[in-house]
Amino acid sequence: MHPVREQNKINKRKAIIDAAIKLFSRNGYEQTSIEELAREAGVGKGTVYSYFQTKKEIVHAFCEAELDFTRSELAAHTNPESSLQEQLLVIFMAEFKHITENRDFGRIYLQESVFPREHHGEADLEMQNQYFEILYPIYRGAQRRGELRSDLELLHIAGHFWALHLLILSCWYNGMIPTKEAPEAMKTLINQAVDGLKPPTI
Amino acid sequence: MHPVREQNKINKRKAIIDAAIKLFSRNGYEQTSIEELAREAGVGKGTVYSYFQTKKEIVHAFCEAELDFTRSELAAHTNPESSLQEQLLVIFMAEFKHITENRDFGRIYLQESVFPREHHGEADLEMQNQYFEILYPIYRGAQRRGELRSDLELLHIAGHFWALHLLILSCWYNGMIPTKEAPEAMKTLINQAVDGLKPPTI
DNA sequence: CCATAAAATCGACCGTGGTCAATTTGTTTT
DNA sequence: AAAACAAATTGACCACGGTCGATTTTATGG
Repeated sequence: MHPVREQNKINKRKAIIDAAIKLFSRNGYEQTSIEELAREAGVGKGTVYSYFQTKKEIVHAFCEAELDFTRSELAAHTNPESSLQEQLLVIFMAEFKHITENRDFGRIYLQESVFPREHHGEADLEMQNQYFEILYPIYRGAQRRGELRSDLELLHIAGHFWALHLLILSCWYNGMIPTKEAPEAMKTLINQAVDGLKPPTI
Repeated sequence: MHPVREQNKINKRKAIIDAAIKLFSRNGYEQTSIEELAREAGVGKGTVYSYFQTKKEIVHAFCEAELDFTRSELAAHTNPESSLQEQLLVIFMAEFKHITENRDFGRIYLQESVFPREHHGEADLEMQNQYFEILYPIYRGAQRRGELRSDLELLHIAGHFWALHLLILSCWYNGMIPTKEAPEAMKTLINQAVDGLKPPTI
């Protein structure tokens, strides 16, 4: 094998991401140049671009990692006996908090992952699925308890709730929902989705 | 008044947008420089930036105009007696077609309007509301016919369906839904939202 | 241990998005 | 009509994102 190289690559990649977090956090995304970033990471400018295709991709990389981590962390630790609404609220609001506390990072991450320039490889699709699958146990549990219909595909259920989560984020970015009202809004939307928009059949 | 100036401003703005449509369509967004664009529009580079803050904003401007037009056009001409599902499908799919036929424009427009850098002024919020309000008559009609609950706020209903529309677009941009399957997917989601995700109460 | 190939690194370089002080054009005042 | 003012226009200029060929570092084979 090529153990030295492999290790170097991993270290450098981490060094770049660490430098990015540090500088982007301190001075902002736009205000930090790649040269500055490279210097902080102790590599040349060109090297940065051999690890990441674009400046945005750097943000994307560590946001994805961090969100993936907290999400699976939460999904695993959420009380599986509480109601679907509660469980989803915990997870989506944690994610909401993460994103909104770093407005710039969050924006770039969302822009790139929701409406990407190109769906790069199969790796990206894999990522998306994995993203959804973390929540599957929660939905399955809700189906078992009779909170959700069992005749629906998990993918469609997951998509539906994820869409509502996106909506909240979009409203926040557009200044239509202040931070503290987000949980209430999310709750309303979840209930709407669960209960249905048509009048109850008596 | 200042009639000459006013008129000049309107003309120049239009000239810039026309040049943008022409060049962006022919050569692509990234491949067209502002200098080129300015030359085509018959103005100086700096002038472009006195009409638009950024390059993206030019795309945003004509996308918004075009989408607004087709949307209100459709909303007005849709058969108000057909089912909610049909009416929404016509409108959302027209919008979907517009966006997906111009992948680049659509992407930039969506990125900027769904997750904007800053919610600029009140004008922007006004725009958003107007955007929703075009669909209000359709939702009110559905409420009257008993297809939608009347105890829900129109804003929440509109948001809910708009979220699903966004989801379809995101899936398309991520290569998860090919163009021809979009209507079917949208239909499924609309029905899910209307019927509700919980099991029917017997 | 040296020779050779392959991979990784680098920073000078390029094109472009965006800025700004100087200039032109249009409007108002005397 | 001329002077004084304000708004609009301009292109030289700057900083930065991204590229690429030259250079260094690591792995392999004899």
